[in-house]
This record gives sequence, C-alpha cells and structure tokens, in this order.
Amino acid sequence: MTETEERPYHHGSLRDALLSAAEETLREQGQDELSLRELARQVGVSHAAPRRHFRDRQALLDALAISGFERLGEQLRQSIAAAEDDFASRLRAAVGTFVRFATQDAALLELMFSTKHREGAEPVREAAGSAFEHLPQLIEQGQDEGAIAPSTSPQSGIVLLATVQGIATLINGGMVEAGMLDELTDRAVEQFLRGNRPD
Amino acid sequence: MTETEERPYHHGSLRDALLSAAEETLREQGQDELSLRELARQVGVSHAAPRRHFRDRQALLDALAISGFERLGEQLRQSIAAAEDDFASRLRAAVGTFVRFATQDAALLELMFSTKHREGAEPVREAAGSAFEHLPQLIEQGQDEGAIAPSTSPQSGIVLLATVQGIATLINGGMVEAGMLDELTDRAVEQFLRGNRPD
DNA sequence: ACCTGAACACCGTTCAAGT
DNA sequence: ACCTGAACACCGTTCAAGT
Repeated sequence: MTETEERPYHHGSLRDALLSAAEETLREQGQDELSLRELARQVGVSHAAPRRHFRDRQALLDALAISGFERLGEQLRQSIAAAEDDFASRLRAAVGTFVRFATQDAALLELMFSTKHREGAEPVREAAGSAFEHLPQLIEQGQDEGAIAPSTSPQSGIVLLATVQGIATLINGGMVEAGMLDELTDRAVEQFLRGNRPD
Repeated sequence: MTETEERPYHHGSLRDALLSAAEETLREQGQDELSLRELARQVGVSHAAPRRHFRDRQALLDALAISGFERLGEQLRQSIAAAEDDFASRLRAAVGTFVRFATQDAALLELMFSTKHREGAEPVREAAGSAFEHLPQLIEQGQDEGAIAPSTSPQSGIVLLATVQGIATLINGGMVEAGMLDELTDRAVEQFLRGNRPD
C-alpha cells in the first residue's frame, strides 16, 4: 500500500524507511520472510545500501526489537496514565496493554524476547528495561495502598510479567485457544493479587 | 564428536540421524544455523536425500519441536512419579523439571513455543497437549487434598504453565539474570498456592 | 557520507535419472 | 523405496568504485 509512491528517500531517511518496511513484513509474513535484499528492493535502493545503517541482518532484527520495546513502553505509560489512580486499576490497565500488544504483533513479541540477542545486544536489554521501568513503582504503590503485602518483592512483578508473556506465547503459538485470552489474563491478575495480599 | 565414525546409515535410519544431528546443532548453534544441506553433509548423504523424510525445512523444525515435547513429557512424568505423593511436592517437582528443561535447551524451547507452526502443524500442538496432559489431574489432586480451593479451574494450571514458560524465556533472552531462576520459580509456585488456597 | 554493481559462498527446493 | 547430481532462484556479506 505504501510501496511505489514518490520515493521520498534515496537520501534522507533510508534507515527509517527500512525499519518501517521491516516492521510491516515482520507483522504480515514473519521473521523468516524478512530479507535485507527484499527490503532494499521495496525501499528502492540497491541491496548493498542497507549496510550503511545495519551492519548485518541481526542488527536489523535488534533494531526492530528495540523499537518494539519503545513502542510497548510508550503504550504502557499511556495506559497507566489514563487509568484510575488506584493500584489495581493501573495494574489491570498495564497488563491488558501488554497482552494486547503481544497478541497483535506475535512475530514481533517473539523477536523481542528471543534468544538471539544474548551476547552483544546490550541495547535490546536496555530497551526492555526501559519499557518495564514503571513496574517497581507500581508494586510500591500497591504496597502503600495496602493492596498487596509490604513483603511483596519487586520480583513478584517479574513473575507477573513472565506470566503475561507466557500467556501471549501460548496463544500466539496456537497451544491455547485465542478466546481464552481475557479469562487467562484476568485470572493471572487475580492470582497475583490474592497470592500477595496482606496478612 | 559423533561425526565421521563408520556411517551406519546410508540406508537404515536417515530420518533419526538427521533429527539427532539437528538437535545437536540447534542446541549448540541455534535455529538460524540449522541448514538442511549442512545436516545432509554431516550425516553423509546428498543434499537432496533429506527430502524423502522432511518435505521442507519447516517439517524438520516441526519434528524437532514434537520430539522436544515428547522428551519434556517423559521428564515430567518421571519427576512426578519420583516425587513425594502429595500435591505440593509433585507440583514443585513438575515445575522444576520444566524450568530446567527450558533453560538447558533455550533454542529448543523457543522452537517448541514458536509462532511458526500456527497453521498446518496440528501434530506439534498434539504433542504439546500430551506433554502437559497430567496437569489437570494434578490440579484435581490438589483440590482433593484441600491444598487449593475447589473452585480452582484447570485454567489456573495453564496460567502457571505460562508463568514458567515466561520465566525461562526472560532468562534465556538475557532480560533477567540467570541466577534469579530458582527464586523466581519458587515465588511463582508460592504465589500460585497462595492465590488459589481454600477459604 | 551514501550508494552502486559485481562477485562469492551459501541456501532451499525441484526434478530427471540412477540403483 | 531411497538416493544422486544438476539446475534454479534466492540469500547475506564484502569490496572496489562511483557521486
């Protein structure tokens, strides 16, 4: 739909053009179908041009993961800000946002949490850290409100995060019916609240 | 280490030979490094020979995922059988087994729960179902023992499953330090038990 | 600085042909 | 039935050269 319009690149924003073409391909075709040469073709440059901006295919994938975390972080921030001020409302909003993001962009989720950027991809992990940076504060708020026990460690937040990621993965992989999404996430939140409630 | 011994194949067990070579490559090099041609070379047949047993690369990946689920299911069965008879012991044993499997074979875990076999890979999902088939019974046992509430639905089990998968994914992807593994899984189990306890 | 074109080594997949 | 060898179209990556 946005292929051969007027080519506003050729000099300006090759990097961005490649990235957004890649996002689209990732969403619609999956990671295996993502080819540097094909992207170059779509964007209208030679196959060697992307090299200036991404040293290799993995660098492109890393960049996609990073922009994914940035987008997710932004959405989390917004949904928390838009929710009621109490802990439970904010938590539910954040979890809902994450799970929606994760199931709407399955291939991207997979890429973001992939094994690939294990070594040498510090930036990806930093981006992941930033996306979830408000989580500890949220836990604190819950403790201050008395919604969860003061003994609740920040690691309980990580466990909840893992749960949501896992639910999305099970659904994206087809191991669990998509219709169960809401029920499972609701249950996960309830379990978290009950499992960490005071006294 | 098992490359060029005496080649006991050439007729017999090409399929098995390819599969086990693939498992090794997957574990040591990752999915991207997995090439049909290279496997054929390792096993000592022409590059077109694998075609007889795997119609394409995806079929090989599916077969790897299936054998992964079979192995995981077997390990789960054994660890449950070897544990004390009470619900909590069995649950902890099963969760520990899953998490160990998942972190020792990161690339395989990723493949097993991947988006790839979404359409047309019924066998993979069946294998996944078999691997976790004892989970509902385990939940029932917990209810019978009064360890968890009678209202606990089987879906709580899925949530726990998702949690463990998620923890492994976070660690395998380097987003969480590997040293936190035990702490996180313990916390996940405790939260599950507290979140579903009776009364 | 940014891009091109040719070149290299490697894929997955297909197909006629061999045993 | 099972495997081979050649062929096709496609990669990622590199590098000298152009503007």
